[in-house]
Amino acid sequence: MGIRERKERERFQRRAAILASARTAFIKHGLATTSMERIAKEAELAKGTLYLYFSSKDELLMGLIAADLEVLHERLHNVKSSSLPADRKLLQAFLEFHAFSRENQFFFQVMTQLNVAQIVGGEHSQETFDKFSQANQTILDIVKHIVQEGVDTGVFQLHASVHDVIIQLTLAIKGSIVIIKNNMVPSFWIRQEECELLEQVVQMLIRGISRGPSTVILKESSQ
Amino acid sequence: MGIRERKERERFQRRAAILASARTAFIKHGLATTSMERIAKEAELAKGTLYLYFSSKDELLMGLIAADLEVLHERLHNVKSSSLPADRKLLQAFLEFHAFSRENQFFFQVMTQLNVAQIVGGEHSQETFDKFSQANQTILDIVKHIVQEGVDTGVFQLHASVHDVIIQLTLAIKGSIVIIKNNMVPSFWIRQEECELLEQVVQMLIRGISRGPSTVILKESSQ
DNA sequence: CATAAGAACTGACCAACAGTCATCTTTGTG
DNA sequence: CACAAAGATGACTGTTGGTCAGTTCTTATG
Repeated sequence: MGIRERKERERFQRRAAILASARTAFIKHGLATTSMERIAKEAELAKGTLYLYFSSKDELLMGLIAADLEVLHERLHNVKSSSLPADRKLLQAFLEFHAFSRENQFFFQVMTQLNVAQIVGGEHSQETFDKFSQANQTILDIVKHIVQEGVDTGVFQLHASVHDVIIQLTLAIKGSIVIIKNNMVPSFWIRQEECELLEQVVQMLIRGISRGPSTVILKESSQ
Repeated sequence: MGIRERKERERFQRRAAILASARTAFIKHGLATTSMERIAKEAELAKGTLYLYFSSKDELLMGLIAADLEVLHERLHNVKSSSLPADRKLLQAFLEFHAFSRENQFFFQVMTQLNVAQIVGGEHSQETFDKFSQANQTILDIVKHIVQEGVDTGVFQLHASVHDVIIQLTLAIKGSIVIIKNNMVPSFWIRQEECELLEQVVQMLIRGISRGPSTVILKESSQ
């Protein structure tokens, strides 16, 4: 009989249900003020039960953003497959990244709570971390693909290896978003629309790897 | 008599002593695992006493990094006064920023714990926040000065107002450092030396605001 | 110097939280 | 049905940030 399979499926579903409840709880009460107890109540379970599915709060949080990452991955894949020139593609990819950060308010807040290195170290169910790691890698690969394309078509001219450059790009963008989303900077610094601000950061970076006096990006770029 | 003055001085000294003890405790036991109790013990005071000088742990942390910021400010001021061309100056300024981050390990870790907006909101002793805010502002002004100089001498060509651009620059660099210092990214992403990596991010950004095919920065830049 | 006013300090105490585990409940099997 | 295994529970533990009634030290005054 498929009892083993059914159990496995049920386990997976419950896991997903817990994540969904966690998300709901976070939206209701905010990230900082949502305890495991609250999440449990939202999921109509006891607190202890959560720990049968996640070895710690951190792992639960990571489970949340791992799921989000897969959504992002799909979106980026579409950008990659489009027929834009590489620099436009790259811009588009990072704008997608930013759009994603708007719809997943918690993603970048959770990120600040997580010490990735520490989670990798512990003997958590590898599953969660693998998924997270995998998603991260796939996304990076997409960026790499786009940059490589730009190099091949002569749009980009790099001053370091492709790998290094995409790490640098990703770091700068992710970092900017993290800072903004977590109010790590006096609010009066930020006079521009968040969206416009980030777009200009991306453009600055792209110009930094573009060959020649430049491309579409110098002109008005929105719309 | 100068009793009032002496009291005030003593109060200030004690405050400073607490901050020093906090720093020692953090270095001894790490940021995450240092409680107020520990700091108190290190300072040879009772926990309650700390709260006579800082309204919360957050404010104490902010006090720590506010002091650090003043050191940074001084260093940046030297760069500003140097006679380098603007792009080199800007590079130098951000490298100084990074060097600072190495010597003040906690600065960027503390930053992720602080919700600046929240601290501003509360009725904490305005003093701490003012100092923090002030230091931030001064630093920003230095960057502004350098960028403006670059514009005036034709080295830079901006695609937005000077104010917007310096915010963007600062955001990207600060963000990159925050991400690295807090392990917010799988460690195997980072293959480069941290220092080299950040330098290249900065260079990418600077190229992004530079006019023409470019300057010193394209060549080997260290040393 | 004696003493009162009050500033500075203390540590037992509280509430909130992540995480544990002995116990109970449900499910599958022979 | 009996009984074992898996699943779920919530009272409990240990730790933390923060409070506050009470103690000790400092200063002003008669």
